[in-house]
Amino acid sequence: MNTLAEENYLKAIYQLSGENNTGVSTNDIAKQIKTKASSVSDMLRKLSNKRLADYEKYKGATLTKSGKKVALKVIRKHRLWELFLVNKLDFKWDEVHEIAEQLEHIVSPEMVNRLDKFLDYPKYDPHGDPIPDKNGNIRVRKEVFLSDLSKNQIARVVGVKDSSASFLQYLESVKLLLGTELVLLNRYKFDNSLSLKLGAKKEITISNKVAQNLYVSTT
Amino acid sequence: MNTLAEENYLKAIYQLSGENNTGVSTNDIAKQIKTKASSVSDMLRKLSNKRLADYEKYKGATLTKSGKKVALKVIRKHRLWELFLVNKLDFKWDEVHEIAEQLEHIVSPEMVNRLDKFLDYPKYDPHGDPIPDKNGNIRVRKEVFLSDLSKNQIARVVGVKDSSASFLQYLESVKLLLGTELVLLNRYKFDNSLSLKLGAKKEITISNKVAQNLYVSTT
DNA sequence: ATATAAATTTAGACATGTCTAAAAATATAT
DNA sequence: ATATATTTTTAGACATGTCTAAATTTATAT
Ligand SMILES: [Mn+2]
Ligand SMILES: [Mn+2]
Ligand SMILES: [Mn+2]
Ligand SMILES: [Mn+2]
Repeated sequence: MNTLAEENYLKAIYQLSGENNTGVSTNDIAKQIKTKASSVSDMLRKLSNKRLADYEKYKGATLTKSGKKVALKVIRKHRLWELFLVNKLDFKWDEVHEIAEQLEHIVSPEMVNRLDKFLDYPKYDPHGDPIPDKNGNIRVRKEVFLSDLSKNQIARVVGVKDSSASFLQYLESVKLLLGTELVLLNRYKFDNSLSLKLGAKKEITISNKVAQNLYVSTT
Repeated sequence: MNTLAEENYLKAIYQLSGENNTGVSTNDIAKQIKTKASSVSDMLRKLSNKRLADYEKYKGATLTKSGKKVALKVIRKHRLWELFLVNKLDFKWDEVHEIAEQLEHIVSPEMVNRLDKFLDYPKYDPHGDPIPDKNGNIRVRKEVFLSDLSKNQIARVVGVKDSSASFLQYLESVKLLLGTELVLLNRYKFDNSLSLKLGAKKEITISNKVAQNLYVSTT
């Protein structure tokens, strides 16, 4: 079995390297986990010894097959629990991450699958992130950002890149939520801010930073 | 905040000393937690320093007010989660303890209260144990055991003392479940085994050890 | 190519919690 | 009252994971 710390490192590596499994640096992991680079070096040696990561000194790390499997299990649990908290316990989407950070380490494969069933085999978590299935298969989202749209293009918000509480609360307040249909009305050269039409009539202007953190699907 | 280990020790002390808060010995705690007496000594010193337990060397320990509060919070979570697992995820009552042993350490007072609401403010867990309310109030059960009944007395099963999987599975197989109405037909002098009538017609014989581990209410 | 900067690793310390073996205190028996 | 057994504590080791400071390697700039 893996310790809580190991699971957190594996998850961080997966989140930094994605499905293509590109190498990630010690420093990037340290930032992601909010720890020191020296701690990361120590842990990478351990993960390498346990064949959960491939690691050579000074050359970054990638997950092995079994490391990726562990990471995806943790992510599956995290996202299922977040959805449980939102759908069943009526939490808001900006309130669940820290709790899920704890729940993701509960060990009981049977419970996870029953939770999955209880939630009706959901495909996405409250932030639009795909939930890996019990075999660790995950739908990769083509990463189209709102900032990538061209003028007059129509799109629908399908996910957030930054899922910090402050960003989620901002989205809440301007009603730029998952599922929202929008049209890119204009892009202002000066600061790359964007004006949008939301739904039938609402018009808002958002910063480029906001647009860079929203995944959209262009149907 | 308290560590997972601290919470487990506080819970153990509470479970050994009960509501009257009698002193508990190092050895008893060690047995309860399945650890060594030397580890218990270490931890009792720590709990004492944190004012969670009163402890003098060689004289056993009791919980302080704040230690008891922590213990009851952990127990509340344990029992709510067990009920969730049984009522919502369709686990059987003999399958949930180990999972709840992990879930009881998740920190989020808001989540606990929402879980409580989601389960409709239940009073008892799947084993008949009372669930402390959000203020830490717990209904103490008068401890009447099936083995205490006299001949022809009528009673209803309301709880189990031993809630090991093997005992629960035995009860399942003889249909001696929570809520079962019964009459004590006979007590055999030889080994103190008991014959019972369950419900309208079923008759079974149980050992005294079984009877000593079943709480009943005599209405 | 060499100097400087940035990233990474190592060394050593610390915190938490566990264990075994030995010492000390308490309980029990004659 | 004294010997013996039991319980409890202490001492020292180990495992995990974190940190700071120093050393080393790699990247960047001139
Ligand atoms: Mn999250
Ligand atoms: Mn985590
Ligand atoms: Mn239990
Ligand atoms: Mn526990």
